[in-house]
Amino acid sequence: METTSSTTASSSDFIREIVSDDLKAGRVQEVVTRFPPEPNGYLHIGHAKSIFINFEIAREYGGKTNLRFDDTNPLKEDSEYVNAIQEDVAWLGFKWDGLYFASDYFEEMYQRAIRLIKKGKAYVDDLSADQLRETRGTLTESGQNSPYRDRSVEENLALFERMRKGEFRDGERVLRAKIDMASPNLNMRDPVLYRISHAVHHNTGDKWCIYPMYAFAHPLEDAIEGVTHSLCTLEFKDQRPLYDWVIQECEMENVPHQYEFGRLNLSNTVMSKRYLKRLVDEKLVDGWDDPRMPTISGLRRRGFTPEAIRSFVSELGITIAGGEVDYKLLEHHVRLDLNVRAPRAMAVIKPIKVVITNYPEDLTEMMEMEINPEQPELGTKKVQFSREIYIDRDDFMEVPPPKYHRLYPGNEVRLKNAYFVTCTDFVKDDEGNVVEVHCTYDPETRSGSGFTARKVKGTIHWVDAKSAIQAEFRLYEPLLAGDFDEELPLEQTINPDSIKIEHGYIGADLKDAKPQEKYQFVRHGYFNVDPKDSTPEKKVFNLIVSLKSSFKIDNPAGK
RNA sequence: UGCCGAAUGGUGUAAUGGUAGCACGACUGACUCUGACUCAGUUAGUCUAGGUUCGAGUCCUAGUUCGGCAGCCA
Repeated sequence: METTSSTTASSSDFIREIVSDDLKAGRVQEVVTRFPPEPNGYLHIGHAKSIFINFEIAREYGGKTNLRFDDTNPLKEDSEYVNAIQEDVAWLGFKWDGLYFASDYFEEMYQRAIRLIKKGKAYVDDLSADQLRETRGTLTESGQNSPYRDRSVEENLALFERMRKGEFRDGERVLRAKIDMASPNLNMRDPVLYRISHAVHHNTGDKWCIYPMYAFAHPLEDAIEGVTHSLCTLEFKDQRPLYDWVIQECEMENVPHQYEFGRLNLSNTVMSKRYLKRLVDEKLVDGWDDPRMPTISGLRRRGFTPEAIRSFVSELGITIAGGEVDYKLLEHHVRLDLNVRAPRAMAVIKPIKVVITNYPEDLTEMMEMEINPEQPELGTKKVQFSREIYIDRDDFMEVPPPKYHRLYPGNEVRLKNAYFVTCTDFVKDDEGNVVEVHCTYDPETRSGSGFTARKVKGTIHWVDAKSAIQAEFRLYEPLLAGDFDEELPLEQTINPDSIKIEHGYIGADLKDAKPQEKYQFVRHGYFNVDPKDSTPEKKVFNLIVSLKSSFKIDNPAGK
């Protein structure tokens, strides 16, 4: 959305200032950014912020953005994820200039590593992973040099080549940078550059058995692609000196610079890929795109729009201070978008039958309903009305609380787009549940007739019983049960009420509703036709977000 | 407690030495054939202590609190 973007562009932040200065000073001719996901899981709402920042900033300054898969760890990666990630980025509305894989640069990276060895800046280490950890030192003590640190260049070269040829088992040797074991920055204590892993890579197959580590690979990837501003999240801050070291010592032609911003934390939401993957693997959710998941695919299936997600992350701004954004802000942006776009419809989620006793038994009428009051030019549609209808259980009470404007014995309400009805009676079953409500209607009050002699406090929605279509409604609450505790057994971390399924009715006007179509069910909320489970015969609607309500039934006027 | 970083209403974010503003939330009220939307209003903030300055959220010093870093993960 152009308007959204240009509005946001006016507000500056430290990254836009840097980019703008670099351009002005001629340090870069064209800004090039990248979004570098590892294909080891699905993208989530947190990634949306990163995607937005990288693509949007480049766009604002007339630059380019690459989508690059940071696939340097074959053990965790899979082409299922590379496909899903592309779909999600595209769905969010971003077009990448280049589509790259870190694995395409393996040979170049290998050559750069050799250059490092020849300069005496890297060495092959025989220490085991445990020994390496033990000699790294701690936060307060410096580490010790490896006994293999001073091998000759020739020996290192030979050993590194043998690593590549597969002469060693996993973990037997690593290539390390020779920097400073006493550095207060742990990342500079001779970090591992290459490890041995006899694993099949989704892209390179079994061509390689040594794989570069992130700290070595990432700066090289950026430099190779001509990235100018490498924007990442704060947890990489401590890697920056190493990033610059790699660029310099590998003598890269292009010199990219890394800048870090605070990642998105959403209240009541866990975004760790590890946790999300466990939920998927242990089948506690219906896949990565379960509508309760904070994944892009989950949000899509739930019914969120890319526009809403973009305007949400855009409003967040780019800062270094980290905080936690209220989920309500995301909901606000969804409502804002859907209010304008979603056609209105009437649906009854928890039905109770209403008989209009003085309405002719053989009569049906077609009532007019506005498609969307925010877009009057869309006009109206016809909805059927007759003697028996369904209304929602919440709209009738035998004993109304204060300020209750809906149906109760003796009260008159408006049936939206139809008539005024007055409750005359109701029927209970053996257990005391109200199963049927009786009303009378006033023919003079027909919607659109201009009747003004009487006013009524409440308007309720309904669905004609004769023509109603059964439908399933999936009502969602936060996935997480209370405060997240990683120690807890997985099942206990999720809210048992995170999904509630209700069987109710939609009107015949929705009989052709298609997957991913979004509707506002009047007085309920916004719903999406589920793309997986909805069928032409049995429609399934996902609650995207409910409408706001200033009526609190639990907290009546007295306070 | 070694290094790095951050602290502005309940939440997010602006103010680049000169009137602390915006958005969300919450609460009032108006409007309403959606208790929605919209509109009007209320609420509430510069972590602490010193210092520099005519003037400090902003600069300096010290402290406090919070976050990140000890994968052959990214």
